[in-house]
Amino acid sequence: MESNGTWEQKTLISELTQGIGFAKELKTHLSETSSAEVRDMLLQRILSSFENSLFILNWSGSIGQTQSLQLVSVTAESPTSFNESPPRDDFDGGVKDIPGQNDASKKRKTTPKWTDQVRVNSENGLEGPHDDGYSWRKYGQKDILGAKHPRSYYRCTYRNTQNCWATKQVQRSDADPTLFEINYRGIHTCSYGNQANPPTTSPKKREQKEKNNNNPYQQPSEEALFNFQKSLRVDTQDLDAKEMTSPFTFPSTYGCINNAGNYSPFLSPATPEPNYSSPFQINNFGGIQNLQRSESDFTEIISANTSATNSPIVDLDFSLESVELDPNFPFNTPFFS
DNA sequence: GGGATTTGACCGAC
DNA sequence: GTCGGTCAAATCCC
Repeated sequence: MESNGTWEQKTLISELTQGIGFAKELKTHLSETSSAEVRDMLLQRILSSFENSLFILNWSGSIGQTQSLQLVSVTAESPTSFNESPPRDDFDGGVKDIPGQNDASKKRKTTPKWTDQVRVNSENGLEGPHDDGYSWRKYGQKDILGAKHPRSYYRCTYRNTQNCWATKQVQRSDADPTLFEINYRGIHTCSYGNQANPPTTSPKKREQKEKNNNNPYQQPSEEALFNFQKSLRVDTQDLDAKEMTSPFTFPSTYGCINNAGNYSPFLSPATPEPNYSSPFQINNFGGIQNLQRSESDFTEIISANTSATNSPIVDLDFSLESVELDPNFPFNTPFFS
Protein backbone atom coordinates (compact mmCIF):
# COMPACT_ATOMS: atom_id res chain seq x y z
CA MET A 1 0.00 0.00 0.00
CA GLU A 2 1.25 3.34 -0.89
CA SER A 3 2.15 5.71 1.87
CA ASN A 4 -0.71 7.73 3.15
CA GLY A 5 1.08 10.91 2.42
CA THR A 6 1.29 10.11 -1.22
CA TRP A 7 -2.26 9.31 -1.94
CA GLU A 8 -3.45 11.97 0.40
CA GLN A 9 -1.50 14.62 -1.40
CA LYS A 10 -2.57 13.42 -4.77
CA THR A 11 -6.15 13.15 -3.78
CA LEU A 12 -6.16 16.44 -1.98
CA ILE A 13 -4.70 18.20 -4.96
CA SER A 14 -7.14 16.47 -7.20
CA GLU A 15 -10.11 17.35 -5.05
CA LEU A 16 -9.13 20.95 -4.56
CA THR A 17 -8.33 21.36 -8.21
CA GLN A 18 -11.69 19.99 -9.10
CA GLY A 19 -13.28 22.32 -6.60
CA ILE A 20 -11.63 25.30 -8.20
CA GLY A 21 -12.75 24.13 -11.58
CA PHE A 22 -16.29 23.68 -10.45
CA ALA A 23 -16.25 27.09 -8.77
CA LYS A 24 -15.10 28.73 -11.96
CA GLU A 25 -17.73 26.91 -13.87
CA LEU A 26 -20.35 27.95 -11.39
CA LYS A 27 -19.24 31.54 -11.67
CA THR A 28 -19.77 31.31 -15.38
CA HIS A 29 -23.19 29.81 -14.95
CA LEU A 30 -24.18 32.48 -12.49
CA SER A 31 -23.67 35.11 -15.09
CA GLU A 32 -25.66 33.17 -17.58
CA THR A 33 -29.19 32.04 -17.70
CA SER A 34 -28.42 28.49 -16.97
CA SER A 35 -30.76 26.32 -15.02
CA ALA A 36 -30.82 26.14 -11.29
CA GLU A 37 -30.18 22.43 -11.58
CA VAL A 38 -26.88 22.99 -13.28
CA ARG A 39 -25.82 25.54 -10.74
CA ASP A 40 -26.92 23.37 -7.92
CA MET A 41 -25.00 20.48 -9.32
CA LEU A 42 -21.88 22.57 -9.57
CA LEU A 43 -22.42 23.84 -6.09
CA GLN A 44 -22.71 20.36 -4.77
CA ARG A 45 -19.56 19.34 -6.55
CA ILE A 46 -17.72 22.21 -5.00
CA LEU A 47 -18.95 21.23 -1.61
CA SER A 48 -18.04 17.66 -2.26
CA SER A 49 -14.55 18.65 -3.23
CA PHE A 50 -14.11 20.57 -0.03
CA GLU A 51 -15.55 17.84 2.02
CA ASN A 52 -13.51 15.17 0.37
CA SER A 53 -10.43 17.20 1.07
CA LEU A 54 -11.41 17.69 4.67
CA PHE A 55 -12.19 14.07 5.03
CA ILE A 56 -8.78 13.14 3.76
CA LEU A 57 -7.15 15.56 6.14
CA ASN A 58 -9.19 14.24 8.95
CA TRP A 59 -8.48 10.68 8.13
CA SER A 60 -4.78 11.20 7.74
CA GLY A 61 -4.70 13.12 10.96
CA SER A 62 -6.39 10.36 12.79
CA ILE A 63 -3.67 7.99 11.85
CA GLY A 64 -0.91 9.65 13.72
CA GLN A 65 -2.85 11.65 16.16
CA THR A 66 -6.30 12.55 17.10
CA GLN A 67 -7.38 15.35 14.93
CA SER A 68 -10.59 17.12 15.23
CA LEU A 69 -12.09 18.39 12.10
CA GLN A 70 -15.36 20.02 11.63
CA LEU A 71 -17.03 21.06 8.54
CA VAL A 72 -19.72 23.55 8.45
CA SER A 73 -22.10 24.13 5.96
CA VAL A 74 -24.76 25.93 5.19
CA THR A 75 -27.87 27.35 6.22
CA ALA A 76 -29.96 30.28 6.04
CA GLU A 77 -32.17 31.19 8.82
CA SER A 78 -33.13 29.03 11.61
CA PRO A 79 -30.47 26.63 11.33
CA THR A 80 -30.48 23.05 11.85
CA SER A 81 -27.24 22.22 13.23
CA PHE A 82 -25.18 19.18 12.92
CA ASN A 83 -23.02 18.86 15.87
CA GLU A 84 -20.67 16.16 16.04
CA SER A 85 -21.09 13.57 18.59
CA PRO A 86 -18.49 12.57 20.98
CA PRO A 87 -16.33 9.85 19.73
CA ARG A 88 -18.00 6.57 20.09
CA ASP A 89 -16.59 3.30 20.66
CA ASP A 90 -16.69 2.71 17.08
CA PHE A 91 -17.91 -0.22 15.23
CA ASP A 92 -19.69 -1.92 17.92
CA GLY A 93 -22.64 -4.13 17.72
CA GLY A 94 -25.70 -3.40 15.82
CA VAL A 95 -24.27 -5.16 12.91
CA LYS A 96 -24.64 -8.62 13.97
CA ASP A 97 -26.80 -9.89 11.23
CA ILE A 98 -25.01 -9.01 8.13
CA PRO A 99 -25.35 -11.90 5.77
CA GLY A 100 -22.22 -13.44 4.51
CA GLN A 101 -20.29 -12.15 7.43
CA ASN A 102 -20.18 -14.78 10.03
CA ASP A 103 -17.13 -13.52 11.72
CA ALA A 104 -18.31 -11.06 14.31
CA SER A 105 -14.94 -9.44 14.60
CA LYS A 106 -14.91 -8.81 10.91
CA LYS A 107 -18.26 -7.14 11.09
CA ARG A 108 -17.00 -4.75 13.65
CA LYS A 109 -14.01 -3.91 11.58
CA THR A 110 -15.83 -3.27 8.38
CA THR A 111 -19.04 -1.65 9.41
CA PRO A 112 -18.75 2.07 9.71
CA LYS A 113 -20.77 3.86 12.28
CA TRP A 114 -21.17 7.51 12.84
CA THR A 115 -23.51 9.92 14.40
CA ASP A 116 -25.05 13.15 13.34
CA GLN A 117 -27.19 15.54 15.21
CA VAL A 118 -29.86 17.48 13.48
CA ARG A 119 -31.86 20.28 14.87
CA VAL A 120 -35.35 20.84 13.71
CA ASN A 121 -37.11 24.07 13.98
CA SER A 122 -40.80 23.53 14.12
CA GLU A 123 -41.45 27.19 13.66
CA ASN A 124 -40.11 27.24 10.20
CA GLY A 125 -41.92 24.17 9.14
CA LEU A 126 -38.92 21.98 9.10
CA GLU A 127 -40.33 19.52 11.42
CA GLY A 128 -40.93 16.36 9.62
CA PRO A 129 -39.00 13.65 8.07
CA HIS A 130 -35.43 13.99 7.47
CA ASP A 131 -34.64 12.95 3.98
CA ASP A 132 -31.08 12.00 3.52
CA GLY A 133 -31.58 10.79 0.04
CA TYR A 134 -32.11 7.21 0.96
CA SER A 135 -35.20 5.24 1.39
CA TRP A 136 -35.61 3.97 4.91
CA ARG A 137 -38.11 1.68 6.46
CA LYS A 138 -38.81 1.88 10.12
CA TYR A 139 -38.55 -1.51 11.69
CA GLY A 140 -38.69 -0.77 15.34
CA GLN A 141 -39.04 1.68 18.14
CA LYS A 142 -37.77 1.26 21.62
CA ASP A 143 -37.93 3.14 24.84
CA ILE A 144 -34.42 3.70 25.97
CA LEU A 145 -33.52 3.71 29.58
CA GLY A 146 -32.98 7.22 30.79
CA ALA A 147 -34.29 8.77 27.65
CA LYS A 148 -37.54 10.63 27.51
CA HIS A 149 -38.12 9.83 23.91
CA PRO A 150 -38.13 6.46 22.23
CA ARG A 151 -35.46 5.53 19.77
CA SER A 152 -36.54 4.69 16.26
CA TYR A 153 -34.81 2.10 14.15
CA TYR A 154 -34.64 2.32 10.40
CA ARG A 155 -33.14 0.13 7.77
CA CYS A 156 -32.72 0.54 4.07
CA THR A 157 -35.89 -0.19 2.16
CA TYR A 158 -33.86 -2.21 -0.29
CA ARG A 159 -32.44 -4.47 2.33
CA ASN A 160 -34.07 -7.53 0.90
CA THR A 161 -34.15 -6.66 -2.74
CA GLN A 162 -30.63 -5.34 -3.00
CA ASN A 163 -29.04 -6.72 0.09
CA CYS A 164 -28.39 -3.27 1.43
CA TRP A 165 -27.72 -3.44 5.16
CA ALA A 166 -27.46 0.18 6.06
CA THR A 167 -29.40 1.13 9.17
CA LYS A 168 -29.89 4.19 11.22
CA GLN A 169 -31.25 5.03 14.62
CA VAL A 170 -32.97 8.23 15.48
CA GLN A 171 -33.03 9.45 19.02
CA ARG A 172 -34.66 12.65 20.07
CA SER A 173 -32.69 14.66 22.54
CA ASP A 174 -34.05 14.91 26.04
CA ALA A 175 -32.61 18.31 26.66
CA ASP A 176 -33.57 19.76 23.35
CA PRO A 177 -36.65 18.25 21.73
CA THR A 178 -35.73 19.89 18.48
CA LEU A 179 -32.50 18.03 18.36
CA PHE A 180 -32.27 14.57 16.90
CA GLU A 181 -29.30 12.33 17.12
CA ILE A 182 -29.00 10.12 14.11
CA ASN A 183 -26.82 7.14 14.38
CA TYR A 184 -25.90 5.63 11.06
CA ARG A 185 -24.62 2.12 10.82
CA GLY A 186 -23.43 0.31 7.83
CA ILE A 187 -23.23 1.58 4.36
CA HIS A 188 -25.57 1.62 1.48
CA THR A 189 -24.89 -0.98 -1.12
CA CYS A 190 -28.16 -0.48 -2.87
CA SER A 191 -28.18 1.08 -6.28
CA TYR A 192 -29.96 4.10 -4.89
CA GLY A 193 -26.90 4.85 -2.90
CA ASN A 194 -25.26 6.12 -6.03
CA GLN A 195 -28.14 7.98 -7.41
CA ALA A 196 -28.26 11.67 -7.24
CA ASN A 197 -31.86 11.76 -6.38
CA PRO A 198 -32.88 8.43 -5.07
CA PRO A 199 -36.43 7.90 -4.14
CA THR A 200 -36.81 8.40 -0.48
CA THR A 201 -40.15 6.86 -0.64
CA SER A 202 -42.56 5.84 -3.26
CA PRO A 203 -43.21 8.50 -5.86
CA LYS A 204 -46.79 8.69 -4.79
CA LYS A 205 -46.02 9.12 -1.19
CA ARG A 206 -43.24 11.51 -1.92
CA GLU A 207 -45.56 13.62 -3.93
CA GLN A 208 -48.17 13.48 -1.27
CA LYS A 209 -45.72 14.42 1.41
CA GLU A 210 -44.47 17.33 -0.56
CA LYS A 211 -48.00 18.40 -1.06
CA ASN A 212 -48.69 18.40 2.58
CA ASN A 213 -45.62 20.28 3.38
CA ASN A 214 -44.87 23.81 2.49
CA ASN A 215 -41.28 23.01 2.39
CA PRO A 216 -40.80 20.86 -0.63
CA TYR A 217 -37.43 20.21 -1.93
CA GLN A 218 -36.38 23.19 -3.89
CA GLN A 219 -33.51 24.33 -5.88
CA PRO A 220 -31.47 27.09 -4.45
CA SER A 221 -32.28 30.50 -5.71
CA GLU A 222 -29.82 32.63 -7.53
CA GLU A 223 -29.70 34.91 -4.57
CA ALA A 224 -28.91 32.06 -2.32
CA LEU A 225 -26.24 30.89 -4.63
CA PHE A 226 -24.84 34.34 -4.81
CA ASN A 227 -24.80 34.61 -1.08
CA PHE A 228 -23.24 31.25 -0.88
CA GLN A 229 -20.59 32.28 -3.29
CA LYS A 230 -19.88 35.32 -1.21
CA SER A 231 -19.94 33.73 2.14
CA LEU A 232 -18.87 30.19 1.81
CA ARG A 233 -15.61 29.63 3.45
CA VAL A 234 -13.75 26.68 4.69
CA ASP A 235 -11.52 27.59 7.49
CA THR A 236 -8.53 25.36 7.28
CA GLN A 237 -6.46 27.36 9.64
CA ASP A 238 -7.99 25.86 12.64
CA LEU A 239 -8.86 22.35 11.83
CA ASP A 240 -8.76 21.52 15.45
CA ALA A 241 -11.44 23.95 16.18
CA LYS A 242 -14.69 22.47 17.11
CA GLU A 243 -16.48 24.26 14.39
CA MET A 244 -15.86 25.78 11.10
CA THR A 245 -18.78 27.86 10.22
CA SER A 246 -20.18 29.48 7.23
CA PRO A 247 -22.64 32.26 7.56
CA PHE A 248 -24.48 30.81 4.72
CA THR A 249 -26.78 27.99 5.18
CA PHE A 250 -26.82 25.38 2.59
CA PRO A 251 -27.16 21.73 2.46
CA SER A 252 -24.00 20.10 3.06
CA THR A 253 -22.70 16.82 2.03
CA TYR A 254 -20.60 14.36 3.78
CA GLY A 255 -19.88 10.79 3.32
CA CYS A 256 -19.01 7.41 4.44
CA ILE A 257 -16.92 4.52 3.46
CA ASN A 258 -18.69 2.08 1.30
CA ASN A 259 -18.17 -1.59 1.02
CA ALA A 260 -15.65 -1.10 -1.68
CA GLY A 261 -13.54 0.86 0.69
CA ASN A 262 -14.18 4.10 -1.08
CA TYR A 263 -15.16 7.25 0.60
CA SER A 264 -18.60 8.26 -0.47
CA PRO A 265 -19.36 11.88 -0.04
CA PHE A 266 -22.98 12.38 0.64
CA LEU A 267 -24.32 14.46 -2.06
CA SER A 268 -27.52 16.23 -2.40
CA PRO A 269 -29.97 14.09 -4.21
CA ALA A 270 -30.50 16.81 -6.68
CA THR A 271 -27.05 16.27 -7.95
CA PRO A 272 -26.55 13.42 -10.26
CA GLU A 273 -23.04 12.21 -10.06
CA PRO A 274 -22.78 9.10 -12.06
CA ASN A 275 -19.54 9.99 -13.68
CA TYR A 276 -17.87 11.88 -10.98
CA SER A 277 -14.23 11.73 -11.73
CA SER A 278 -13.09 11.71 -8.19
CA PRO A 279 -11.75 8.48 -6.82
CA PHE A 280 -14.41 8.92 -4.24
CA GLN A 281 -17.80 7.71 -5.00
CA ILE A 282 -20.68 9.98 -4.71
CA ASN A 283 -23.24 8.73 -2.40
CA ASN A 284 -26.25 10.18 -0.82
CA PHE A 285 -25.99 8.53 2.46
CA GLY A 286 -26.57 11.05 5.13
CA GLY A 287 -27.16 13.72 2.61
CA ILE A 288 -28.61 16.78 4.02
CA GLN A 289 -31.39 17.80 1.96
CA ASN A 290 -34.55 18.38 3.59
CA LEU A 291 -37.84 17.10 2.48
CA GLN A 292 -39.48 17.61 5.74
CA ARG A 293 -43.05 16.92 5.27
CA SER A 294 -45.42 15.58 7.76
CA GLU A 295 -45.82 15.81 11.43
CA SER A 296 -46.12 12.10 11.70
CA ASP A 297 -42.68 11.74 10.34
CA PHE A 298 -41.20 13.93 12.95
CA THR A 299 -39.26 11.16 14.44
CA GLU A 300 -37.56 10.41 11.25
CA ILE A 301 -34.16 11.76 10.98
CA ILE A 302 -34.02 15.31 10.08
CA SER A 303 -31.62 16.62 7.64
CA ALA A 304 -30.84 19.90 6.29
CA ASN A 305 -32.57 21.58 3.59
CA THR A 306 -31.08 21.39 0.22
CA SER A 307 -33.01 24.32 -0.73
CA ALA A 308 -31.94 27.81 -0.17
CA THR A 309 -34.98 29.43 -1.53
CA ASN A 310 -38.30 29.49 0.10
CA SER A 311 -37.70 26.77 2.47
CA PRO A 312 -36.68 27.60 5.87
CA ILE A 313 -33.08 27.07 6.08
CA VAL A 314 -31.53 25.12 8.75
CA ASP A 315 -28.24 25.35 10.36
CA LEU A 316 -26.07 22.61 9.21
CA ASP A 317 -23.18 22.71 11.46
CA PHE A 318 -21.85 19.27 11.52
CA SER A 319 -18.62 17.62 11.49
CA LEU A 320 -16.91 14.77 9.89
CA GLU A 321 -15.41 13.88 13.13
CA SER A 322 -18.20 11.58 13.82
CA VAL A 323 -17.27 9.54 10.85
CA GLU A 324 -15.14 7.04 12.48
CA LEU A 325 -12.78 4.88 10.64
CA ASP A 326 -11.58 1.66 11.93
CA PRO A 327 -7.80 1.64 12.03
CA ASN A 328 -8.05 -1.76 10.47
CA PHE A 329 -10.27 -0.57 7.74
CA PRO A 330 -9.44 -2.44 4.56
CA PHE A 331 -7.83 0.18 2.41
CA ASN A 332 -6.76 -2.37 -0.06
CA THR A 333 -8.99 -1.02 -2.71
CA PRO A 334 -7.65 0.52 -5.86
CA PHE A 335 -8.11 3.93 -4.43
CA PHE A 336 -6.48 3.31 -1.14
CA SER A 337 -3.71 1.17 -2.45
C1' DG B 1 -53.90 -4.40 -2.61
C1' DG B 2 -49.39 -3.19 -1.62
C1' DG B 3 -46.20 -0.91 1.00
C1' DA B 4 -45.08 1.38 5.35
C1' DT B 5 -45.61 1.70 10.29
C1' DT B 6 -46.60 0.02 14.89
C1' DT B 7 -45.69 -2.77 18.68
C1' DG B 8 -45.09 -6.84 21.48
C1' DA B 9 -41.96 -10.67 21.54
C1' DC B 10 -37.59 -12.59 21.07
C1' DC B 11 -32.58 -12.76 21.31
C1' DG B 12 -27.88 -11.67 22.50
C1' DA B 13 -24.68 -8.95 25.18
C1' DC B 14 -23.37 -7.36 29.51
C1' DG C 1 -31.93 -9.82 35.12
C1' DT C 2 -31.65 -5.73 32.36
C1' DC C 3 -31.21 -3.38 28.21
C1' DG C 4 -30.60 -2.51 23.36
C1' DG C 5 -31.53 -4.19 18.81
C1' DT C 6 -34.27 -6.88 15.64
C1' DC C 7 -38.14 -9.64 14.05
C1' DA C 8 -42.63 -10.24 12.43
C1' DA C 9 -47.62 -10.16 12.77
C1' DA C 10 -51.10 -6.77 13.00
C1' DT C 11 -52.54 -2.53 11.55
C1' DC C 12 -52.63 1.67 8.97
C1' DC C 13 -52.52 4.50 4.90
C1' DC C 14 -52.62 5.74 0.13
